[in-house]
Amino acid sequence: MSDLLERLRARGWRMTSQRRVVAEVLAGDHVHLTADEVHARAVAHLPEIARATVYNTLGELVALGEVVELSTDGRAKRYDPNAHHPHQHLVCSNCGIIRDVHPTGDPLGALPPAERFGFTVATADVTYRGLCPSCA
Amino acid sequence: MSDLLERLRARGWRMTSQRRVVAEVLAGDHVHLTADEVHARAVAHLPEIARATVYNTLGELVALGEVVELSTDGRAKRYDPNAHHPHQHLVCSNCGIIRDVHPTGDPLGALPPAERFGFTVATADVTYRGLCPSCA
DNA sequence: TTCTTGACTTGGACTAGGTCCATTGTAGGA
DNA sequence: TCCTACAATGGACCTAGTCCAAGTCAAGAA
Repeated sequence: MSDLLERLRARGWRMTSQRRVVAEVLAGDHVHLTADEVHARAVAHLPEIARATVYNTLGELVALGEVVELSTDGRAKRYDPNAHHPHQHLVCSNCGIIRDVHPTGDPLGALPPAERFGFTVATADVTYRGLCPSCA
Repeated sequence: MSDLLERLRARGWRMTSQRRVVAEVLAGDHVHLTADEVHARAVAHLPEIARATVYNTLGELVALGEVVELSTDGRAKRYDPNAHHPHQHLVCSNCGIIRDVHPTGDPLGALPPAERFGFTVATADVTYRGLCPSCA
């Protein structure tokens, strides 16, 4: 994660303790926290950090392409730090747990020109849904 | 759409003017209205219909599998009446317009067993994103 | 046709998730 | 060390959605 801090500094990001804590909370694989969860964990390290700061910082990380925003359930958005390794998501319809997955082939290729309606198609987000082993 | 009303009646749905209006508002292809938009259109036909009734009715239609719920942008959920013809969605990243599209192949097949983590995978929702002709 | 009843609707309060903004604080260059 | 532009704060505000007690009415029974 320190390479993330490096990249951010290199892009002229002003480094504050708040931003550092948010970036550190968002570390690891299969991490898909809501903004509120990020805030709760950040508070454990920096008690006075404000909710608005967490929202601002997450928004900036998304804009910089360092974090991917997910809305798998229509409720709180989730933030996925695994932005530099293209992947899709597998979600349990019952408990909501999320795994990063890697389908074969390029989902974009499955959309023929005639089905593009003149759009310039850039990405394809795939959400697989089913029951996880604990819920099955 | 009258066949929808028939199906609902056959399932023991009590037919009220409110439910009829909501079902009628949700007719046609490439229809992806928010609950608020459905309410606004329903009010034009039945001025006293309550917001809660629209939410209830949409929830029931989704539970019955007659309508599909989408959350393409993390904001308001959208309701797609085209539930009996499997399809995916193409969304403009700029203006948010949504088209129903039909990719080739089965997206579920692209997820190998080793990438399923023991899940019983049931569906794959694909959202293609890009710029529509007007926004490009 | 009228009666009955339980399912449906209403509207207003409430909640979750998120945004806005004026004020205060501070990182980092001179 | 000082300055200043950028960042953080916290509380008000907003949007989407849920809940619930009271009232209404569709449709089967008589």
